[in-house]
Amino acid sequence: MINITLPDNSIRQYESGATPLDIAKSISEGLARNVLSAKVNGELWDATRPIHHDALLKLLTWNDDEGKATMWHSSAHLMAEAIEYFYPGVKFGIGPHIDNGFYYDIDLGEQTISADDLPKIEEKILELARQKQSFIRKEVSKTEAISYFTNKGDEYKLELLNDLTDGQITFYESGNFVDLCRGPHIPDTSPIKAVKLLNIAGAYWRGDEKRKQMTRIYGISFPKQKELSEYLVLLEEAKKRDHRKLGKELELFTFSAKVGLGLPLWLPKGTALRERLEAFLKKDQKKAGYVQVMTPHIANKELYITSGHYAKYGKDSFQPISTPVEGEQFMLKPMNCPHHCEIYSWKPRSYKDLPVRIAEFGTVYRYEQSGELHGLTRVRGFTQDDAHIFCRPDQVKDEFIGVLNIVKHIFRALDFKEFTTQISLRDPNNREKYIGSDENWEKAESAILEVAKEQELQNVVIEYGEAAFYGPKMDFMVKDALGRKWQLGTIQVDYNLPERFELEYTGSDNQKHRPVMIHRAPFGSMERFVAVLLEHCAGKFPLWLTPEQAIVLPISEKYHDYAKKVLDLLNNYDIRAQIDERNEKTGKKIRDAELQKIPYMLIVGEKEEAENTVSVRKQSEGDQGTCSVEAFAATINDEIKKLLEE
RNA sequence: GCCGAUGUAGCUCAGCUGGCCAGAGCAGCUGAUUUGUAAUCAGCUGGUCGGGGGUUCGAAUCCCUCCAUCGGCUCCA
Repeated sequence: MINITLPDNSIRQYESGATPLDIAKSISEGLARNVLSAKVNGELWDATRPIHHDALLKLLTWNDDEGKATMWHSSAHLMAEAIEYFYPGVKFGIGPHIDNGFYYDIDLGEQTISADDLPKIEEKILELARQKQSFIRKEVSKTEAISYFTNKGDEYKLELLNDLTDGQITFYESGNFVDLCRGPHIPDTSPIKAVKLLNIAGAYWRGDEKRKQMTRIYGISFPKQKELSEYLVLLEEAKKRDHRKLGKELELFTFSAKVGLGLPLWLPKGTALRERLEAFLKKDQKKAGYVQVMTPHIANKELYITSGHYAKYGKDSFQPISTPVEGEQFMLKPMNCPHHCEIYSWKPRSYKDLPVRIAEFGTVYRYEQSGELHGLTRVRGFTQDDAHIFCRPDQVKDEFIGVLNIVKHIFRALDFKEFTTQISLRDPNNREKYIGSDENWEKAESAILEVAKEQELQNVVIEYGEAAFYGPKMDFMVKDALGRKWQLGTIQVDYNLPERFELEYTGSDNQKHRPVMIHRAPFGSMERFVAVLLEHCAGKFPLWLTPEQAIVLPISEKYHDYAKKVLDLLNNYDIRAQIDERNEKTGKKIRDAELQKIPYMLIVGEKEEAENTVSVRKQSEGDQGTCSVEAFAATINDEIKKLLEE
C-alpha cells in the first residue's frame, strides 16, 4: 500500500501501482473525467502512469495552467500525426506547449504548407481526436531510440537524443505517431474537442540563425467549442486594440518611410499625451528627491569605450559619426547611463550627498534589426523615463522602496490592476561570471527580497541566474484588460559602471568609496508604455490623460456663441475641450465623438442656452442629464483627483 | 538579418483565370439643409494600382528585382 497526500492534506491509501486516474475515480467519476495529468511530488506525471511510492499528489484539469499545458502538448502530437498523414516523410523538430496553445517545428523537405492547408489539418486533428487514441508512455534505451529515428530518417530527433541520458528516455505513442517526449500527456485524445491552427511561420532549428529554418505551425485547442469561439473573439478584440491601428485612428503617432524605419513621429495629440505622462512622473520624482537633467543626443565614442558598450554593441549599433577632425567620432546615444555617470562625477560627492538621483527623459537610438521593428513597442529611437540613483550599499533597500512606490502609483493611476514582479538574481552555481563584490551582491539581493516581502508584493517570481552580469534586478509585468502580460518598468543594480567610470564618494571615514548605481525606468520607455496603455484601455484613456476630455456639440449654428461661452468656462476650469462647429446633425457629431473616444459630450441647444446649462453625454454610456457647466467641471475634476490619488 | 504572406485614392477594401477611360464606402471640397443623443441629401475632387525592370499587340493582373508592411525566428545595453 502507498500513502497519497492530496492538496487538502488528506491522506488516502492505495495499492502500489495505482494511477492518478484511479485515485481520481476513487474520489469522483466527474473528477476522473476531467483529469488531464497530475503532479506527483512536484513532478509532472501522466494520469495513467502508476505510482509505486508514497507521494504528494495534485490532479490537474483544464482549470490548471499545467493541465492546459498537458492538453496543448498532446494536441501538438496530434497535429504532427495529422501532418504526417498529409505530408509523409516530413521530419519533426520540437513541439511544445506555449502560454496560449502549442506549436510544432517541421522540416517539410521539398513539400510546402500554406495557410490554406490549415483547415484540412484541423479537420484531420479532430478526426484523430475523436478516435480516442491513448497516449502510451514507453521507456526506451538510448540505442533503441537512436535506431528508431535513424530508421525514420529524422536527424532532428537524433540530435535531441544526443543530449539525453540513457535510462531517462521516453517515447509516447498515440495512433500512428511515435515521438521522443518527456511527457506528460493526457490519458487519451477525447478531451480535444476544438482546434484552431493560428499561423504558420519560419523558425530556426534550436533558435540558431545559422541553422536550418523550419516551418513552425502554431495552434490552440480546447475541450469545448464554445471556449475556442471565445478565444477567437478575444483575438479579434486584441486586433481591434492594436496600438498601431488606434494610434492612427486617434491621431497619436505615425511613421514615415522617408524619415526612417522605426522612428516614430509623434502627432500633436500623441505629444500632448506623452507630455502629460511625463509631467505625472516628474511630479512624483520631484517629491521623491530626484533632480532632472538633460544630456545631448550624441556623445564622443570614447564615452562608450569607457562604459564598455562599444566593445559589446558597437558593431550592431548606428555607426559612429565622423567630424571634420581626423579620427574624431561621435555616436548616437544608445543609453543615458554613461552621461549620468559623468554628471555624478562632475563634483566631489560626500556620503552626506547620497543618494544622488539623476533623472532624464532621455531619447536613445538603437539599431534594431529591421525584421524586429514593431509599432511603438520595438523602435530605433525612443525615450526612456530614465534615472540613475547613486547610493551607498546600505541605501539600496530604501531606494528600491522609493522606486516601487512610484511604479505602484503609476499602475494605479493608469488602471493596471494586476502586476507581477520578477526578481532576477545570480546563478548560485556560477558566481564567477558576475562583477562586483560578493558582499555587495549579498546585500543587494537580500535587500530586493526583503522589499518584495515587506511591501507585500503579489505574484513575485524569483529567477536564479537571470541577473545581468553587473547586478540583480526587479522587473514589473502588467496584465492588461485582455489578460495579456507586458513587461514595463525595471529597477536594476549596477556594480559595473561605477567601476568603469571610477565613481566615488568620501565616506564618514574620510576614505574614498564606490557608490552603487541603480538604473530605473518605471514606464520603461514612453513609446512602449503608450503602446501598452493604448492596448490596455482600447484608446479610452483615463480622464486625466486623454487628449480631449470633452467636446461641445451645438445643435445648430444658432448656438455657436453659447458653445463658445461654455468652452471658455471649461478652459477656466482646466478642462481640455473643443467645439464641433461642423454643419452636421447632432447624431453625426455624437457618433464621431464616440469614435474619437472623447469621454464627455456636451450638447447645447435652445434649452441649455436659456438655462445656462449643458446636456451631458458620457462616452459609451449615453445621456447623463443636464447640469450647469460649473457642476460638470466640478464633477470631472473630482473624478480626476480620485484617479490620481496616492 | 532569415522564412512566409501582403502592398490598388488620406482611410477600409473590390477588381487580379491579362483586353472597354481602374471601382465602392468613408474622409475632403462645393451647395442645399439649421438639425436634440451613434451616419441629412446632392454634386465634385482625388490613384504613374509600392519603386524599377521584363514577357506581351496589350499588364493592377504573369515573371524578376528592390523597398515597405504583417506573422514568426534570431536579437534586445
